[in-house]
Amino acid sequence: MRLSKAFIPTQKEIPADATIPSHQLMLRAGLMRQLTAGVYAFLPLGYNAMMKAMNIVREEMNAIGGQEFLLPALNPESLWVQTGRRNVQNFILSIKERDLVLAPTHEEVIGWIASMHIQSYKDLPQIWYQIQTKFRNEPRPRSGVLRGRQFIMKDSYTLDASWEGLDKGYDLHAEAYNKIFTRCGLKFFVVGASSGAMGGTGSQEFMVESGSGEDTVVLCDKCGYAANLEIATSAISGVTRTANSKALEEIHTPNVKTIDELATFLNVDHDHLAKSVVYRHNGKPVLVLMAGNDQLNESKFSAALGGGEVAPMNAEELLGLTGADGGSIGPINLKGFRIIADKRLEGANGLISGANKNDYHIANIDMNRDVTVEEYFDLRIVDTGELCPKCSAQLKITHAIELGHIFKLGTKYADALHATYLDENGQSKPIIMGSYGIGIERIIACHLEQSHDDKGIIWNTALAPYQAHVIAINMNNKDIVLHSNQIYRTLTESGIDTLFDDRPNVTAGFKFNDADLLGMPFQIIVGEKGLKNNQVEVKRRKTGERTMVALSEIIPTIKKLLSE
RNA sequence: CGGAACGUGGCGCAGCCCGGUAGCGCACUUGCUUGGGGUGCAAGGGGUCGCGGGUUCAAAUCCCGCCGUUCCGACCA
Repeated sequence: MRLSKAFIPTQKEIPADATIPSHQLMLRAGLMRQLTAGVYAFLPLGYNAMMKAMNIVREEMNAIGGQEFLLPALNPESLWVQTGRRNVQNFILSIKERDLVLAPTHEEVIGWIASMHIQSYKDLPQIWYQIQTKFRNEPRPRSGVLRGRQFIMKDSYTLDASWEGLDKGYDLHAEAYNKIFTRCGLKFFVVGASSGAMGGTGSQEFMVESGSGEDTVVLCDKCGYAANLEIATSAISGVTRTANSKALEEIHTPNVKTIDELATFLNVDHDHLAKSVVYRHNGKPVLVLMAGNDQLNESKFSAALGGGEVAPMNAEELLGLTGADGGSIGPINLKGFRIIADKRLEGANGLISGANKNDYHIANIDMNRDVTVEEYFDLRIVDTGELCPKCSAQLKITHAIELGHIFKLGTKYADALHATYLDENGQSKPIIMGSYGIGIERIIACHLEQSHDDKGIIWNTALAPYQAHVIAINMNNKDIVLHSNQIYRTLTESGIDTLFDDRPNVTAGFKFNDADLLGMPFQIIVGEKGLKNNQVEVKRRKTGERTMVALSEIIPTIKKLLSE
C-alpha cells in the first residue's frame, strides 16, 4: 500500500480521552476512531491487524475440528427469557422497535440449533464456533477497546454426550488457546477462574499481566499456582483452639465500630475477633462470620450459597432485624439468620463478637458450643504477603487483562432449551456443553500494551498489518523514486505485505516518525547515501538496529529476518 | 448507579474567575523553500463556543436544566 493513497490518519497529539498506551496508540496510529462510548470504528490499518488475529484464531480452531458458523446478532427476546438470562443485570442491549435483543454471546442460538438437529449420540461430539460482533450493556465502558459495548469475540461451543467428552473438548481448547496466544506473541498465563453466573463445573482464564487490567490474580512464581482472586486461596492457618472454653461474658465497648478499633480497645489479637458480615441471599438474611479483619470474597460467598442473588444488607434493615448497628452484630442470640462461617473459624473458641446490642460485645465464644453454624466455607479474600496453598512460597497479587475464558458449562443451557439427544439405550439426555471465548480487540490491545515505546507501536510479525515499510527519503530525487518503487514492487510480488511511504513533499524526519509510530517490524530506508553504494538501510523497529543491505539482497534479507 | 472533571475549527489547548471584536500550536489549502529524525517563510480556508432555557442593552463567560465524554468506585455472567 502506498501511503500517498492510503487512509491512515496518524496524529502527533495524544487524544485527551485515551489514558492507557494501547488506546492512545490505536488512535494515534490511525487504527480506529471512537464513535461513542465503548463503540469503535476500525479503520483499514486497525481492521487489517484484527484480521491477522482472527485468522490465527480461525486456523487453530479449525485445527481442533472446529466448524465456523455465522450467527445472528439479532435474537428474539423470548430465547433469552427461556434461559433466564433476559434480565441479568448489565447484560443485554435491546432494540426498541421489536421484541429483539442484540446477542451478548451465543449459547442460546447454539442451543437452539442443537435442539433442532442433534438427535443422537452418533451426532456428537461437535465443536462449533463463530467470530463475530457481540453487544453488551456495559454500565461503564473504559480503557479503549478493553471494555466496550460492542466488540468482536471468537466464541466456540462444544457439544458432547458425556462428561469425559466435555473434558476432552475443554482440553483441546486449552491447548488451542495456548497456541493462539503464543502465535500472537503475547506474554500470558492461565489462571483458575470462577464460573460465576454462567454456571458450570470448571473454568480457566487466559490472562495478560497489566496495570490496566480489571481482574486481580494471585500468582506463585515458585510452583506456578495461579488463580483469579475470585477463587484464590492461601496457606493461612485456622484460629487456634484453647483447651478450656470459658463462660460467655458481655463486655462494654463504647463507640467501637470496626475490628481494628475493637482489637485496640481490648488489646487482643485480630484472630480472636469474629467479624460479622450481613447479607441477603435471595432476600433472606445471612450472617457470615469471618476471622479478624479477613475480607469476605463475594464470589466465593455466592458460590458457597449455590448462586442466586447476593447483596449486602443496608444499615436500616440491619437495625430493624437485630436492634443493633453494623459494628455490634454477632452470632449469639441472633434470630432469623442463616449463619455460615469462614473455615478459619472452624472449631475455634475464645472469640469475641458483637452482642447485637450497640456498644457491647460478647467474649469467650466457642464456635462448637455457642454458634449454630450451617456450614464452614473458604470465604476470605487472599491478601498480599500470604503464602501459596500448594508450595508455601510468597504469593504475588497483580492485575491482568482477560484475553480468553474457557468454561465447562454442563447441561444448564441444554436443559433450558431442550437440546437433547438419544443415547445408546434410547434414553433422552441433555447435551453437555462447553463455552470458550476470546476477545479479538483485546489481543490487539494487549499486544500494544506489551510492545511499544515512546515513539509508537512495535508490531510483531504475526499481528503487524504490514511486514515492511519502505521509506523514500526524498521524492525529488529520481534515483530514490526509481529504486524505492522497484523495491516496493518486488517486495509485494514476493508476498511480503509492504507499506510504501511515497508521499511527495513530506520530509524525511516526518516519514521516520510516522514509520516509528505505525511500527511495522522492518523499515527499508531508501536514501541518497546508501544508493551511492547500491545499498539501502534496513531498520528493525524493535531494536532500532540498522544494517546496510545491497539492493540485490533486499528480498532474501527481509525474508530471512521475517522467518526469525 | 454513587463521587469527580471536562465539553471552544479535524487534534491538543487558552479565553470563563472579573460579561463587550473568538485566540494559540498542530493539521489543512496555495506559492516559494528545505530534503537522513515532525524544514523555513508568506498568504489563506475552516468554529451554531455540546443542547435548551433564564438573567442582561449585551453571554463562550453568570444562573438553571438536559445531553455527551472521561476518570475513581460499584458492576463485569
